[in-house]
Amino acid sequence: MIEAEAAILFGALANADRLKVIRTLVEAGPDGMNAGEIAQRIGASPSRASFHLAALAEAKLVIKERRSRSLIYRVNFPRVGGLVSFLLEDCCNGSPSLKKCCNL
Amino acid sequence: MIEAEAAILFGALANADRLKVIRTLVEAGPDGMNAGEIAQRIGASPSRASFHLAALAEAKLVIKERRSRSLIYRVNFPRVGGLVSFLLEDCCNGSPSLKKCCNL
DNA sequence: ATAATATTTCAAGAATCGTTGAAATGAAAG
DNA sequence: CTTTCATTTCAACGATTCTTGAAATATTAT
Repeated sequence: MIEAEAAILFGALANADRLKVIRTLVEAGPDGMNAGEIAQRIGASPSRASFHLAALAEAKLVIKERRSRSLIYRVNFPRVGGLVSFLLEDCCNGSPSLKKCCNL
Repeated sequence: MIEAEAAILFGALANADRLKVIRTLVEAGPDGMNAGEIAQRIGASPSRASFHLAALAEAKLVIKERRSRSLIYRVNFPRVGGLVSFLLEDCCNGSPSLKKCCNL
């Protein structure tokens, strides 16, 4: 991943509501969760949740799929993992000092 | 680390120039590098580099110290590591799926 | 076709961020 | 104490992001 792309992904994570969405979707597991329930869980209005979900989907950090009337969202683990790898390996050169700091 | 703080740190990384700074400082190692040389390495004007360095220092992702006329900067590995841990453990619940995606 | 449900889109305004070049600050040398 | 060097600060502007509530869209059921 190149810096410009990583910067966009970090920007997508630079919001507490969106981090709550990620956490909520990780807990929801592979079945995902629909937009309305996500909004309730993170304590946001439908339109605010939709705005944040769109930002995460645009960054491909979550995947969106329609199931009947609902739109369900799931975490895109390879994408999140790619960002972690960028930070650890590309940006920080695989630094052992850094890895020790996150117990890796 | 709480979500609000992590969001601020992700925001500090949400810029290609600032990611270049981090990479440059990791390569520079424990001795750090002064502001002028950082500016040259990342191809930014002194004032732009100063702006980005201030953002990183404000987030405590880098540490600033005066050495004679120069201000030298170093990466704050525990802080960067804390953010990686937040993402892997707190936000993503230590998900094994995610860890596989970044070869951990 | 009409109604009900789930979600997104839109407009408007506030807030924050990024860039530029000029001026100001801090530290050291002559 | 004046000059020089290194860096930051500032003002101004444009660009982007966030929030709110109302309106629009898509899907399903009657």
